[in-house]
Amino acid sequence: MNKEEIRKKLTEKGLKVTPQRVAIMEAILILNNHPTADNIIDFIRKDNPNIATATVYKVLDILTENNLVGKVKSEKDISRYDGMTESHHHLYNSGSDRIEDYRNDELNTILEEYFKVNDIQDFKIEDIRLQIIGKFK
Amino acid sequence: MNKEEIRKKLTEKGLKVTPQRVAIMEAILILNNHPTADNIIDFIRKDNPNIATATVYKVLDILTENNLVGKVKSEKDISRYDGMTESHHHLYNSGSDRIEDYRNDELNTILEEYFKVNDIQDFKIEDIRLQIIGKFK
DNA sequence: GTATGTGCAAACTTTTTGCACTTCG
DNA sequence: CGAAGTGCAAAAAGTTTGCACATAC
Repeated sequence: MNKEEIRKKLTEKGLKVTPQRVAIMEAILILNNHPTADNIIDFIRKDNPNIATATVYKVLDILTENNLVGKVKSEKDISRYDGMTESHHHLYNSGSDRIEDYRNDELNTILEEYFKVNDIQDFKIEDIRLQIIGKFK
Repeated sequence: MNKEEIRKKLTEKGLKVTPQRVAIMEAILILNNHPTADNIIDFIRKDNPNIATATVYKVLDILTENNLVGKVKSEKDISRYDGMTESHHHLYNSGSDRIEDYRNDELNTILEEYFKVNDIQDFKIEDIRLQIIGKFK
């Protein structure tokens, strides 16, 4: 995804296209290992030292609200962001901060079929996310 | 689980039994809707106004390390604690802070069987937690 | 031109740290 | 008695707020 596509995505959502927003979306895609707000700020400030911390947080809120970026909880209660916006799962490396995306459509189908037959009482499922904890070899 | 059992659990783990630790474990069990550290502090201070914030955090760390309580991330990056220490899943109410435990052994077996056959490359699974997002009816 | 977005500094919330004092075993 | 735990106050870390100024459309 390049700058042009980012601009298009923002426009599609009715959001104004600002250099800050574009830079933030770009940063998340480039730093694609679930950067924290701080990682994003550091990255952007290399080229654009004037961007304000508050701006980054405000933009990240707007982008997540509009589903242009995703948000993951790390083990340490720091928000981390994700350029992949379709529903997907995560592999957490136990004992480090590493988080990887994990997509598996076959598994999604199994879960979907399972819950289609086995409703959770009084609960309407919107999304299922697996946190798979373990160790990378 | 009563005070006596709590004391026993602490001793089993080689931890000293202090009134603060007992009170914190008790609080989590009584306030059993995934209380935050703050909820726990408020609750305990009703009877014991002298407990220090830092103590509660330190104790919670020790208890989670020793697997005597669990830790869940809320939607808002606040740690919430859980008296159920066996592996289980969570139902998140989208648009509110409500989190419920969800246990389903049949589903666990399905997942276990699935991953037994379909290894994740270069990753050794230790635990799988579902975050099921949706709406309570 | 006007609604919306940005920068700045200050505040807020949650959690951590360091250290003297206290307690458990 | 000694190692481990607690209380306190201060600070860190992450995030939010309010408002004047700037920008997108």
